[in-house]
Amino acid sequence: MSLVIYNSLTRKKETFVPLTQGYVGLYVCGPTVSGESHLGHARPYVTFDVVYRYLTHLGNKVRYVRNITDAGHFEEEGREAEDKISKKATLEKLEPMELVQKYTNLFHWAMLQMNNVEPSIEPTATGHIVEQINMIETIIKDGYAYVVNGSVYFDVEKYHADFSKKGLPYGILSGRVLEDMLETTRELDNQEEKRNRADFALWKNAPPEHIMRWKSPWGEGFPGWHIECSAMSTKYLGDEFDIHGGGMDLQFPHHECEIAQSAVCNHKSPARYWMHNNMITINGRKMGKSYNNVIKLSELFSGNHPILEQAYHPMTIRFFILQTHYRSTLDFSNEALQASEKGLKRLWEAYENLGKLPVTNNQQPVTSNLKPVTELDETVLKLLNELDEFMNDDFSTAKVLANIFELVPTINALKNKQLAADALSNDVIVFMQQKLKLFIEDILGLKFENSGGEHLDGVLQLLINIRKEAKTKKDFVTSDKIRNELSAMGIQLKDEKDGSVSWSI
RNA sequence: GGUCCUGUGGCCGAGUGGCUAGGCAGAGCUCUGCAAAAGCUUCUACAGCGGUUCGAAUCCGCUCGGGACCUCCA
Repeated sequence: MSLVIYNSLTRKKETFVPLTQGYVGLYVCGPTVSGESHLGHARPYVTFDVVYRYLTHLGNKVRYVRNITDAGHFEEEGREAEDKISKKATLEKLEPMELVQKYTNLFHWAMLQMNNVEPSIEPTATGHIVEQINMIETIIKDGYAYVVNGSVYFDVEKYHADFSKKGLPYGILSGRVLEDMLETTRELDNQEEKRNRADFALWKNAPPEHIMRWKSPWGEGFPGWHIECSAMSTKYLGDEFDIHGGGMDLQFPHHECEIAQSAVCNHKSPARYWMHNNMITINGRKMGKSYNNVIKLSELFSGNHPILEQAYHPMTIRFFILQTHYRSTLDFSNEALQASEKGLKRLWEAYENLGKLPVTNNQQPVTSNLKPVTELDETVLKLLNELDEFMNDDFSTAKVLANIFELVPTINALKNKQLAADALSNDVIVFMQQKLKLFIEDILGLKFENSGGEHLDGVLQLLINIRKEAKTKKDFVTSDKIRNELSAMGIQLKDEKDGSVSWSI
């Protein structure tokens, strides 16, 4: 049973074989820190966090590189080219790097809230200007780029003509046909510098008002959109690496251009497996700046947005994302998120209950080769062993969660003694404890935070005891008062079967 | 216009041609001083029309609807 990944490059599921056994190079396109991250941004980072966690779990040493784009891109090709970051800096009267720092910090904060593991290397575009210039020089030297007025453009047509023969036509990733693209000549202004409509900028000459600028062989300017990823992935992962990930909207032109740049410089396609996550939509529409329908992560966590009916915990968002397959669109709505919130709560309670089931020998690691003794053993073992299969099948987190949910009734019934204690063998319970911890916490990265802490629990135990005394005296007025008023504060008391009382928020 | 994806029950979403995914919501029952929780049972599906097949949500075609990319975008 081996890991199978859907490769956007071949449009097929393929068995994953790393270039070097036991080592995996993973590059994921990071955020542009000219603004705050929104819900849509959460998706790739959660998706690839799970990819990273799972590859690591499989025993690989993974180098996970996720860049920070802190150098300017073009706002809009048709209009005056301007550096997004420097433009906003002028408006806010901030230093560009101050703005970059602010949004980088906010991004890191959001990633931490979502319990995403930090990447191994998080390189910045501004920190790799030299590497980018070097790469551009190579491309010019090889004849695949030309200089006009201090800007450098990639010659797509020439590249396509030469590299098609080598099996790397321009459009190999996105399925686009260059000839078609050249025909659809949409009128665009300020295109006169380019020889061809499909050409893209490697370096842009900086107009005098530009704050972010670097010296280059072609004058002062700043790097083009795509070159940073090529430069940084090459530097940290080599000419050829295993997996390149990002949002589907980056497939073209960003990733297509990366392939072309790297192919010229390194004589091969940079990544062997390309993975693209689908979009988060809102009312069926992609969430994005251009649509003016974004909900920032900080707003989601605080509930401070007109669309939001309430605040949503970062783990609810993570769970919400994992409940669907990463290649499907995911539609946001309050209803959907509230369903996730309740589902996650149910999962946590069962998970807690599982941890409390009385077992012996729970320190011993139990293998999946357990022999089922009872009928229930067989069902449970089947559900547990399928978890690996699902993850191996292109990271089907939705199915993993579905199976875990199928275990919930069994766990709860054992805890409430609705099932006989021996319905499930001790070893199977231990195995389930170990396996669910592995999948829920380590692989899916769901983190349970017990709010309140020791003090609150002490206070509640006091109230629970007072209520118990009242109940013994059949003073239900007092007992109900305690329960109802706690409930109004959001704390639920539950009378358990064995006479004990538990609480949850 | 070009390229591609998609249409599943009240909502969200898995689905490899035959065997009820799962979550949320609804109904009934059990437990309980009452409640909550939990357990058990249960109702709502595969956009439409054809075709292939012994058999299709799953493959093919057409129609209708939705979306993405082609411009910064996760």
